[in-house]
Amino acid sequence: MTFYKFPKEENMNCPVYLFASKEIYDQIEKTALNQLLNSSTLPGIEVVAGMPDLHQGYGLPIGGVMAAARNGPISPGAVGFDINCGVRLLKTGLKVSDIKDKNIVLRRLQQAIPAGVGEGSNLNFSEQEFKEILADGVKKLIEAGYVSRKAAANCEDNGNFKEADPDAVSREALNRGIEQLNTLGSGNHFVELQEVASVSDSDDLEEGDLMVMIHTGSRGFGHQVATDYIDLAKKTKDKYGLSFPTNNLAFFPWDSKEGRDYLGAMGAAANFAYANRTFLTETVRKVFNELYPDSNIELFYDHTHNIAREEKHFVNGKEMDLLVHRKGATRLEPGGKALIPGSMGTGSYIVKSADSENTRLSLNSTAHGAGRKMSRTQAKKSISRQDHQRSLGDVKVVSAGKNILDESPLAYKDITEVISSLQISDLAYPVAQLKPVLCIKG
DNA sequence: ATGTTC
Repeated sequence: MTFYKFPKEENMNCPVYLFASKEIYDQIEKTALNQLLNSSTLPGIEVVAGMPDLHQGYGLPIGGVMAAARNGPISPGAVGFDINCGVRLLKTGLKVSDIKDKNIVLRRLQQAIPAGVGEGSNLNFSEQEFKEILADGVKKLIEAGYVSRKAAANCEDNGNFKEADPDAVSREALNRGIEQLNTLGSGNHFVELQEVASVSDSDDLEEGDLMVMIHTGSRGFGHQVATDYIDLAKKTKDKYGLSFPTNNLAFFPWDSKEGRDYLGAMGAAANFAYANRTFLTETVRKVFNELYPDSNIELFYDHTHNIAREEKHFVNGKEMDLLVHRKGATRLEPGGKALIPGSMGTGSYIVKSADSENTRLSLNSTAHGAGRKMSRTQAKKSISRQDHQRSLGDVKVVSAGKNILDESPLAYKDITEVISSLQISDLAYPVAQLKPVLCIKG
């Protein structure tokens, strides 16, 4: 078994664990590791862990888990800008062999899904209704008749983050968000058709099944919430007599008014993202129903990888109430399953949790994807269009963005090495592998 | 990630 432990030193509040193979560890930038170690110096932090897809982020690295004791820090920067960025997998009721013309599916999906930076929605909501969606997420979509009751099942939090408080959200965030439900966004966000390539231990999936994976989050809405509260945290620093190791890890006391407000606004963004992925599912359903009347779109699973939430865990034998920040890390309870998307053109995985000392040390967390190997700037500079095309193989990709070299598979770590890292560090193991068929990038 | 240097 391989994992790395960085013992608690005097400026740290806890040891830091990094769950990675040596091959993966050697690819992790020093800056990302330093960010992870740095997060353990915040007062009141009890647990810090890194996943094998660790890379540099804002404050807390992507792939980072940071948990605070009661009235310890709640840090908007540690959750990040894309609150409740997450991934969902849909069953289609079809086999890949049922798809006669991939280009038609690709074109119809591309027409139906608003994608790209600043792209607006084709749906309209009154402000009252939008705020109800922020308060109750998918529950509201069901009550309003937009989706069936089944939309909440297999969705983390049942698509309804309980602590959401739309009144803690700024006017600016409301204005940006109200036009962005049912949109994909940009960057690493995608809708991908996938084939179940192999199944070892996953009920109700068979080789050859056609699946749809959706990766997106809370768009400009979550971004604005994050911006607002990072600014507020810098301003309220003196009020609570705090000092930050870096401004990017600015935080509130969890039990302060501002801390509770952030959790409420973050929850509203979480519900926005659950609703966004749910609406996109309906858009995908519509396209499939038109092209393939026999199709039957069902939610297989949906979960977030950017969020903070209250959880109970044992730390050094003592049960504690913790505020667990996960950025680019997925909660995975023993016995549960998680989706781990690769980069475009490579495979994705469904993993099952191990039940081990390390799953406990990680606070039941797992990787969220392949993780970048290089920065976006570096990718655009060093990856040639030719090498990028070659790396895609025969996967059809269309993109809203002009230059997607920063999203090339070549810019990401090898997903198979990330998965094997999870295995050898005893966090999780793969139960199914999914291969891309075609991909709509944001 | 992001009305991508508000």
